Amino acid sequence: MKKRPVTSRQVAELAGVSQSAVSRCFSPHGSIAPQTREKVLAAAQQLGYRPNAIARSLITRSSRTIAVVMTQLDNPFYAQMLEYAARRFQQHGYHLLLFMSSNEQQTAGVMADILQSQADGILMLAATLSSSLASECVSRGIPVVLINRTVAFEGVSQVASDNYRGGYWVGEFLVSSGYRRIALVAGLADSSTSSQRRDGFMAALAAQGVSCWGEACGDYDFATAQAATRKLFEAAPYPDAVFAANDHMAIAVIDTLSGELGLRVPEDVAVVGFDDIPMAAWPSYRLTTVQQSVEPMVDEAVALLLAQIASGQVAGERKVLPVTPIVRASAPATGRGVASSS
Amino acid sequence: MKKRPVTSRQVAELAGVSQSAVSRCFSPHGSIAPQTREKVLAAAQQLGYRPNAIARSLITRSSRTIAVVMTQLDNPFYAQMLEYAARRFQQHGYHLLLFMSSNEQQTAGVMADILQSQADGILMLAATLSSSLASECVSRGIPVVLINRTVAFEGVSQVASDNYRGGYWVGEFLVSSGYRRIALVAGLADSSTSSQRRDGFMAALAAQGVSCWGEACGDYDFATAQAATRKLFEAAPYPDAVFAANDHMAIAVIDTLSGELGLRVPEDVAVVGFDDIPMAAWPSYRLTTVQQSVEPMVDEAVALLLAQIASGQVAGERKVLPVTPIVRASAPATGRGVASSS
DNA sequence: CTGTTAGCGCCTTCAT
DNA sequence: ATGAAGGCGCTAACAG
Repeated sequence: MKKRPVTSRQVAELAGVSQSAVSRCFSPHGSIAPQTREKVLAAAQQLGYRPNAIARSLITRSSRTIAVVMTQLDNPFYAQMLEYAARRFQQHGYHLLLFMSSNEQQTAGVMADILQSQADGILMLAATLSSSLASECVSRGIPVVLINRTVAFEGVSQVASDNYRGGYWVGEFLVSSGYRRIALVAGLADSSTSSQRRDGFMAALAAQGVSCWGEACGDYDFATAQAATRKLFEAAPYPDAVFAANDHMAIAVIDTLSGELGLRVPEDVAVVGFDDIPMAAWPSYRLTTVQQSVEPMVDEAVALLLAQIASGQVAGERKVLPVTPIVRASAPATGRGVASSS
Repeated sequence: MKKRPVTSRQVAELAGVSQSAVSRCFSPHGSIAPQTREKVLAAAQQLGYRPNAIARSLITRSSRTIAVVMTQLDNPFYAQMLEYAARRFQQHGYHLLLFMSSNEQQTAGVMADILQSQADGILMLAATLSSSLASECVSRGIPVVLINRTVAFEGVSQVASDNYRGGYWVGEFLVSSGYRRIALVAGLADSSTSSQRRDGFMAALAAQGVSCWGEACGDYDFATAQAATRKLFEAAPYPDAVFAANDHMAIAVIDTLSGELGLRVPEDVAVVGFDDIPMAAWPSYRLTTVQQSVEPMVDEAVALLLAQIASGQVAGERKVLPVTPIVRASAPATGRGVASSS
């Protein structure tokens, strides 16, 4: 049988003090005589007392909880973010309430739960938020930070990498390395990251007078990216380089190329990704990619959230973090030698 | 400024009913006239009312929250488990509070937070729990389920695969495939999974009169497993087969072998893992492994937790799920032909 | 420094 | 079916 937990009142009784003295013992700024404190702690210890955080939240109006909304945990990039965010928030005395949502519609349902949960803030990891939902959070004074997604609503904060510049670098790099039949495996159609990376990439190609050889959508999903690869390599002449909008898909591309289609990377096809997940550095892949750093992004998001919680003001700030190109073997700098085309 | 949320009392006032009528509207079994219901819902809608789950928890003594303790999210096997568990619990109206803990000492601190959080249950994913902490949870009537870890305390439930049999199969398979210099990269020294897999493996070798060629500890960690591999291949004669106690490490082994040491898998060295993470099937690895299925394990854990929560009784059940050998190219069935040694 | 007094927002008997 | 009243366990003024 579930027994009733020990309450501060019982501790007070045993210690021979008032209930509020007990409360003060467990509050950060409670002023209490060392002597009393001892008595109370002894009694608490003896009874196995633990303050009830729920009751505390009710009155302080702060659950010390952050709701995290995610769409995929199979992408190591976001698994990494979640782990790091959890540890960071733990250090600040906050805990994460995890919500998985597959699509924007599910997100609406999830948001209802979040609002009821009295989370002090909301962190969205690559999850799309409708502007109406965003505005509802803001009007309730709940700070929201999106990582790697944008929303058409002032008032929610956003942290992202410089995706455009990253995409631009990839396009420039591939062309200047001599590739001319360059294809793109895009991410989720409605994601800001994918469209920004794509825009930058296309701009770079255009600037050098090269047009995109082919494009398919991989939805940031492994299996979909495999299908996209098959489609791009359906008929000759094949692409000689592929830019996948993230590493997760780039690896799907490499595996499909080498495992199914009998093509070698980089000899037959160069592959470039985006993110620089740990796997990208592994000997099997040695993926050329654009690094966006997990920790600074999360640090930024944590700071934004905590600042807004502390001030009680929600403010929509946007942070764009620089990216770093990483050249590895999957798309070597020399390529096939810069063909003096044009 | 953070405005005060709308309360049921305000809704009641606007709807012209009592506060308890509003409450009943949002309770599953509240008996209320359809008419009144309409009025209340309209008022609630108009004000943007959301029931406060914290206040509800305080009185119902149920937070509809499950605390999850994890040690690593970089192992895709556990990332997968977390995602699936989150979705399952969401379906049942429960949410996950995530706690990361690196070691047993940190777990003690984390447990204090969990106890205060009033979580209705605790799910430990590959996290070690001391028996004193376990007993404290049980004595408070909080059900605990460990996945892939054991604890010397009756009363907490445990879900695991048949690790011994899995390890046994690996040993038997490698020997009967003709390998004779078989090495082991073990997992965390104090984990039940690692010792059970090791025991089964060793028993199989012994049963066939083969002794283990070498052993090193990889701690279920990628970098540590790489170091273990270097150590095992320090001096000739090299092992001709390696059993890594999970896939995460098996991949580290393969990458170290092929990327650093210039050895081919499986031509020079066969590698076998454990788990069957999605990556194991990828063309770059084609890992022979022992499959333990994420979903049945989580389903079992969810069922155990919910049943105990519903009944108010904590009970220590142990579930052992069968494993399935998966033979792929990293350790082919034929090996080098069964050498008729002995 | 300590105890007393009010609630936080909601659920739940208990009458009506 | 509905309303009134009494807490859930705790914090936060306030007096002393």
